[in-house]
Amino acid sequence: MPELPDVEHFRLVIQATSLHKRIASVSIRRKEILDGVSAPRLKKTLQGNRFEETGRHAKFLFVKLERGGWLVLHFGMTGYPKYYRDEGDEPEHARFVVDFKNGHHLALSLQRLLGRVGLTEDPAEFVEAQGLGPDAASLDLDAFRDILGCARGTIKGLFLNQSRIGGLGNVYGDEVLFQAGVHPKATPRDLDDDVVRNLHRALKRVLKKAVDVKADPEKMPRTWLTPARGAGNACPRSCGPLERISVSGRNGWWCPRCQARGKP
DNA sequence: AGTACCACCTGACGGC
DNA sequence: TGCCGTCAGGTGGTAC
Repeated sequence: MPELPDVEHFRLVIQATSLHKRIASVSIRRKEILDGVSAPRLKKTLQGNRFEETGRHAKFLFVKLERGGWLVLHFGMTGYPKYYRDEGDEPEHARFVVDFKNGHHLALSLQRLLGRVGLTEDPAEFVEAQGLGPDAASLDLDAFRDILGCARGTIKGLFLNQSRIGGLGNVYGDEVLFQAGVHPKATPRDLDDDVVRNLHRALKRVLKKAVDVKADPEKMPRTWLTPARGAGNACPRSCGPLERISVSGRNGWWCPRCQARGKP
């Protein structure tokens, strides 16, 4: 699930539970998830250390270490962190577990092993090296307009491209397009400025609200597309059935009646 | 530069 | 019940 709102929620969870506690030990269950760091080096770096603060850019979560540097977490398609006290509460598919001296634990659950754990000296440096675009949640209208103005291809493809805008994925990309009434295959540079403004407003509104409800589809407004995704479901505006559409290699959901703006 | 397609993994689900 | 194909909200590489 993890797109920007999910990762922001995870950040707040870690912020609220895992800071300023001495790390006793670290368990790395599957080394495939390590990105650019060996298991011994990661363990050595974390043991005896403490988490001091959190940060996020797009779908990457950063946790600052007391002795310098940052832990980098990426959640892939199925990942989430869990903080717990009793060993029995360890999540299924825990691939990376931090044991604090107070006896509590922070685990990274990754069912499909598509997430990543690494280290960086500096998040800004990491973002640069990774080639990530600006964070979608802090993109102002002018920057958004510039990005759309020089983009080729489809608007949905642009939303999915992390090097242009960071943080949107398949679900929230669809949601923003739905709320702005824009066709997934619209050509960004051809959109009228009032449509671009609508898209930008929808982007900000969707991300803020999704973070507010902890990215839980059941708590999202009934007028949203996200809780209605799926075969046989109707458009939340009651205008007909939702349809599938493949853009940039991803299967999305949309309403052909509501999303006519920029239709190619 | 974009896009299509495959790959990486595991698990859930529907059809037969 | 069991097997099998398909699909899943992530990214990355390759070929075009």
